[in-house]
Amino acid sequence: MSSNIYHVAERAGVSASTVSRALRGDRRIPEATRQRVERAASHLNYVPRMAAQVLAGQGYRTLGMVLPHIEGTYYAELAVGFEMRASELDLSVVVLQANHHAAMSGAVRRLVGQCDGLAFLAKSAASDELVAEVARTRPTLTVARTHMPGITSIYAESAGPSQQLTAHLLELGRRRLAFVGPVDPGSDIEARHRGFGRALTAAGLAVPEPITVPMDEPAGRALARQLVEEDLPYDALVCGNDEIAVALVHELQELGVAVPDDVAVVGWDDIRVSRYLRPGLTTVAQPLTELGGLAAEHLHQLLQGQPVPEKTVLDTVLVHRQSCGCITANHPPLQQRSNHSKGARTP
Amino acid sequence: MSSNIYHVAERAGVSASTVSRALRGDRRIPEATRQRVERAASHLNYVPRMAAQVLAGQGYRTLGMVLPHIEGTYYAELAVGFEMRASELDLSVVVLQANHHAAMSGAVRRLVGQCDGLAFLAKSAASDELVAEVARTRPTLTVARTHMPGITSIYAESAGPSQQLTAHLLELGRRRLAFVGPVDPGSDIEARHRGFGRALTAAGLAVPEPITVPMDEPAGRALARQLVEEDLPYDALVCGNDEIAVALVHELQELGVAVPDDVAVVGWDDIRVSRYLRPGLTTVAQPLTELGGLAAEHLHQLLQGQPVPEKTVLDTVLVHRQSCGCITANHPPLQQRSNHSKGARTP
DNA sequence: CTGAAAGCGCTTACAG
DNA sequence: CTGAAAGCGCTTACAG
Repeated sequence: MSSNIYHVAERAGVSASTVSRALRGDRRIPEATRQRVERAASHLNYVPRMAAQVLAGQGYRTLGMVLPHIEGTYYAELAVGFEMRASELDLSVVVLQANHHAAMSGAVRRLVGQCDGLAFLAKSAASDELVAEVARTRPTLTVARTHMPGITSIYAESAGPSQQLTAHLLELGRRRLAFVGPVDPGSDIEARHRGFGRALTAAGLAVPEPITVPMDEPAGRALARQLVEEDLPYDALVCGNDEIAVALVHELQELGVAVPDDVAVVGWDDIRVSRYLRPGLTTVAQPLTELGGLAAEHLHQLLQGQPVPEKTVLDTVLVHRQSCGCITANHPPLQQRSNHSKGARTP
Repeated sequence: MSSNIYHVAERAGVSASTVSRALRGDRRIPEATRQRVERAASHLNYVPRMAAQVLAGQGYRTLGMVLPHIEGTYYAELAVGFEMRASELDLSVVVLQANHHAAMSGAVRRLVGQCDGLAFLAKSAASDELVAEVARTRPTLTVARTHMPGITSIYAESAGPSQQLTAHLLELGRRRLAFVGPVDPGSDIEARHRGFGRALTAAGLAVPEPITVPMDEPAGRALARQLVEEDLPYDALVCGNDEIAVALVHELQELGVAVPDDVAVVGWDDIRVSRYLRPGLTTVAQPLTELGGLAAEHLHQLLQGQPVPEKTVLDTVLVHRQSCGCITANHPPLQQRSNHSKGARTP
């Protein structure tokens, strides 16, 4: 097997205590001794076993991150932000993808035994009950997930920007609007639908039933075909995310429908495809990296026994491109940021 | 503090040994006892500390995954495949994003002390020396990274498909070709450039200097502007990845250049944008999820002491869309798969 | 079927 | 400045 602290101690001619102190940068160890120990350690390829350190009272210095089966950039960006900040704080990250997971609670429990604190990112297979159970054992928070009373959460606003975006479409003269996405109670999508409804109500219009389809590419293409068959009963579609919005636009175009002239389409998330689509997709950008980073940060604080706000709500940014009809129609965009996102430089 | 095995033992009226056995499913424990123990455990919210289990000889049952700062879907897909397979094999995954990391070797060393085996995905900040050092301590392999003698590696072929793709452009009548990407020695990109060169040589053409720019969106847009200024000296561009290819195409179009008529562009990776671009980007799809999954699988085998092949090379798939000029020009695609990818259903 | 005891590899008061 | 020793929370031969 590989070497342990006693091997290093022997080779350096000191005790294990001294090796431990030297390697952890204890100021009491003189430079010469420290160097001797370090040479011995490196010669033996010695790496302290984290398990032993943990057991000796160091804590795992590790954060758990539970997220849905990652696909597309959305979860990846959250995860990136989380890991980067954790890494800066000298914390490791254990990941667990929680969908497709028959034995969810077993897997999460295992994760709990392996870290000091956990973040549940977005709506994953982990149920509210499971999250609550974990929260009883360890510092726990949710990110981009519905707030649960008593559990720290971090997310971006949904209802407000959605209302704003819908009002924007109304201002542009659209009247037959529909919301696309599964409006599950307590979800982000429900909040976006709520904003959508508020805008319509404020304009004196009835709120139609949402088109509840899964928010992915196949569903988007299928919906496009269905709408064309039905002779395009809407002049604006507010989608729950960009993934379905881009598929919808692309397929509508294949079928000869003009976007935004025949129908405007807007999404949510500002995924990368959205700015390559023609017309560019008008959408709402969430500060995903920041959400992830903040999660790591707050967990770190909780680990130190410092308090954090129970709810942290970040702002989103409306990204105006052409699919809402606003730029072609020569309406002023609601905000300055048009067609810019993370280094994009479309003129 | 949270409860430990002795608390559970006390509450269930048995010894710690029995608790341990019951919870691990030891067949010698009668059902009634097992249930009593389980009730006590769940009542106390007991979760075994992994650190203690590891120290008692169980191994970490955890894999380390080192990857470059994830961005876009490429690394995400590798990571997803890895985590999913690991999870199926009942292994946890600790992630470390290795770029941007001043203290690379420290971070990796820490990771080593925290898992049983490691995978280095793609070219990350971890140097070959660091990988070799780790390999001396733990089962280690590289994925989508240049093969290092003596170290298990898994990757998809590069030179062959690149040569094929380049030959395809030549067959379509293109004569002024260029390769776009940083041709670092030992990298995948170098291999792709090699295939590019072979095709040209086989056609009796000279191999031009590669256009060595970073393979990202800003570089792609900048290159487009530069090429237009130079009056478009090429009629086909073979790009090192899709990220720069899509930016290049999009920006060229903004500047009034027709793709593929004025210039054909092909990429590598089949990222999601590629099939939404108009014209769709002809590219090479790597089996990323499979690469990641195989990595977890092989690591698992190595952990069990079973041998795995030192090199595993997976096939890629040429994805023919319109940016190469092949479909518009009514040439038969090299392979059947055209415009299909992971559930895409463009007619 | 079950328990007492040793041992995994560290860290850290404690004593010098 | 340094070492001997206890202890962290488990698992598992060993003995019954």
